[in-house]
Amino acid sequence: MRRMSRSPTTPPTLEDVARVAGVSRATVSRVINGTRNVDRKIQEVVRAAIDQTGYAPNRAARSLVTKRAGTIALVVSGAGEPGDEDAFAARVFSDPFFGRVASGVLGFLRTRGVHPVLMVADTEAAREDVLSFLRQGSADGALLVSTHAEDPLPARLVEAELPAVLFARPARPVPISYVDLDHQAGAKLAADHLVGRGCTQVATIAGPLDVPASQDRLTGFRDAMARHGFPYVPIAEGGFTSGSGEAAMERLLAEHPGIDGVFAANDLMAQGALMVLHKHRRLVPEEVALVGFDDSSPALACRPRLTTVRQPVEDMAAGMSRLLLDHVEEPGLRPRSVIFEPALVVRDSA
Amino acid sequence: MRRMSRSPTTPPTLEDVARVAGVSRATVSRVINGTRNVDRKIQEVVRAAIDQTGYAPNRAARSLVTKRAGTIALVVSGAGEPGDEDAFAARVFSDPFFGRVASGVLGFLRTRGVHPVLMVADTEAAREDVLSFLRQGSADGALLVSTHAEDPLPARLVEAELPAVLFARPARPVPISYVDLDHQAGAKLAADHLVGRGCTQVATIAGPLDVPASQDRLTGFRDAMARHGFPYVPIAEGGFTSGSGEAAMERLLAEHPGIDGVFAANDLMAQGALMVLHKHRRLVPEEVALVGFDDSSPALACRPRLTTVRQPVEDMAAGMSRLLLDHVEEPGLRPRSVIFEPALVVRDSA
DNA sequence: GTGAAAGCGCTAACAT
DNA sequence: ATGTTAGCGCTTTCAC
Repeated sequence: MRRMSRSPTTPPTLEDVARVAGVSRATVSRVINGTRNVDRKIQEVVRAAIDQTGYAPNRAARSLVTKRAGTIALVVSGAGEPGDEDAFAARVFSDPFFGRVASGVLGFLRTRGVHPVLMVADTEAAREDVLSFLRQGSADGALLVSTHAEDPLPARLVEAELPAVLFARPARPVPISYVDLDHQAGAKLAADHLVGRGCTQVATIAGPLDVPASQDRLTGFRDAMARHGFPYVPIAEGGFTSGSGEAAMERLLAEHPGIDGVFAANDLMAQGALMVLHKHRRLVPEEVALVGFDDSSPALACRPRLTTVRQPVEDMAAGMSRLLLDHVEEPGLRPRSVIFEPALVVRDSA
Repeated sequence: MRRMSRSPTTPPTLEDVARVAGVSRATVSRVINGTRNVDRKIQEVVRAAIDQTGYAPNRAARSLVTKRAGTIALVVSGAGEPGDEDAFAARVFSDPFFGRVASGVLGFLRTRGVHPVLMVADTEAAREDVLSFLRQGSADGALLVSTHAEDPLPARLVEAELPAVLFARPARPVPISYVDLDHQAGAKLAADHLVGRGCTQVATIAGPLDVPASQDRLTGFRDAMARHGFPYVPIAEGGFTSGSGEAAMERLLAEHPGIDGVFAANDLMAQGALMVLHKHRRLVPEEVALVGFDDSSPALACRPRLTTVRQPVEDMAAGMSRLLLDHVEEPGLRPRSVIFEPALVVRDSA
């Protein structure tokens, strides 16, 4: 009987391939997984049979026995605004920073045949979903990019003994692996540059102060300025968005009209600040020098292009992924952290 | 013997729950899946047992029998630049447009307990990976956002009879479902608005002309302008990036210094155009009116804020997801298309 | 309404 | 070097 290539047929299984090749299932399994030695001749026969049948191993069946899903969860967690369930996702996915994280994660994972499942944990229900997704074995571990300090997810992950790695040091101490940047060093780079070009009235637009990264950038900046002989640095707090950067810059200008240098804790806020500066007819960098943080796409889209502190987000994301796969392979592994170094990228705004 | 709650233990299975509850596996399965009638009393006992054991159903085992993965692939396909494997991912993930797609997809999928696996198909190997991921049953179908015209993936998906839905009409006809926007209507909105405010020398910055959406926006714009009595519309082609928008605006200004209105085929290019206009000291909207397309985040971040044609990307992404789940549930379903309507959002740039 | 039992497709001992 | 076989944890007839 001729087998039609048109479908309603069930897909071929190992059994089918074995029959066609005239060997046992085990042998076929071996050539597919490259485990053990299999005779050259036989390997060829099996491969031919695989091509002929169009066989593709069933993942569920494989996972069932190997206890590996071959996927990990890429979780963005934060506080969803009650009422508008999707606002959080919308905001985070439109942030170029997250795009870089995703890109770095994918770039590394694709070399290991692992795939990321995108999840948003902005409500208690969503957090439960993440946890159960992992407990079900749907993913072998979680990569967590947390956007707010009180996030309970890291602790829950640890408690459930699920492999997980964070993008940044958690706000409250939790025995969990993470990658991070030396934010203080980055802020120092900005301070040195601003002072180096002669600024004497320098202010800063800080990120949300409940986030450790914001804290560190602020502390690092203040310390460095103090060492340069400037004990007082005016600050305005923003929320890492362009709009909040605008508002912060307005406040700064109103209270300290003589400002000649600004360090914004990320590029998005710097972008906002730039527009306000322009509106007030302050020439950048001639009258006010501006340094951003991150070196994300807005830094290049701005005019003048932003001088900024580069955060190697893609590398960090790749490192985070590698760390996670280590934890997946070796469940006992102790928490580990990897800190990356920032670099100053001098462009036109300072 | 006391069972320690500390782990190296294997996770509880249906069997364990059944034993604790004093019923059969089948019954536990029934209360979990809400299938069939199960006695009230027994339901309670079972639920208690589930809580007590901390049971979570194993997805691989379930998938093996239901033949459903409970995940779908969200694939971004395009041409990767040879040499820099990750550049494509970096570019697409930093595009706010993609963020909106992801957000819309997630928003819908979370209501159905389905999770998206993020994939990039920028090389032949990556395309094969997508195909085999689906054939393996790792995902039940694919959502495809294609960024270039010659993408072979849609046809391959159809050929393999894998459930798939595209974000936009494919460049060459393929019997596949998709959602799309009425781009021509959107372009007409822009033309009408520009003419309505008195512009008489209007040009357009088009998207890459091998992409159907770009073609449609251009055609729609020209047609509408022609109907308003303007048979000739200067055009400059861009690549949907801010930088390409700048370059296009420069060319337009050089060749047609008298321009008083511009329609950019997306907001990113409009943003670039705005900076060039500003550099050339052309007041927007007083001297040159500018209309963008998409209504994505740059539209609000610009100064002046962009008047633009809104594309309901999140709704479209949700619609695409719904369509896919339909196809997954009913394999025989014929290809279907859903076209969304654009709307003009008037802000400050025109 | 509930239980018993037969697989789903695969890998990994264990035999040979 | 290859084959045999016993499950992995679940859903789903089929009896009762």
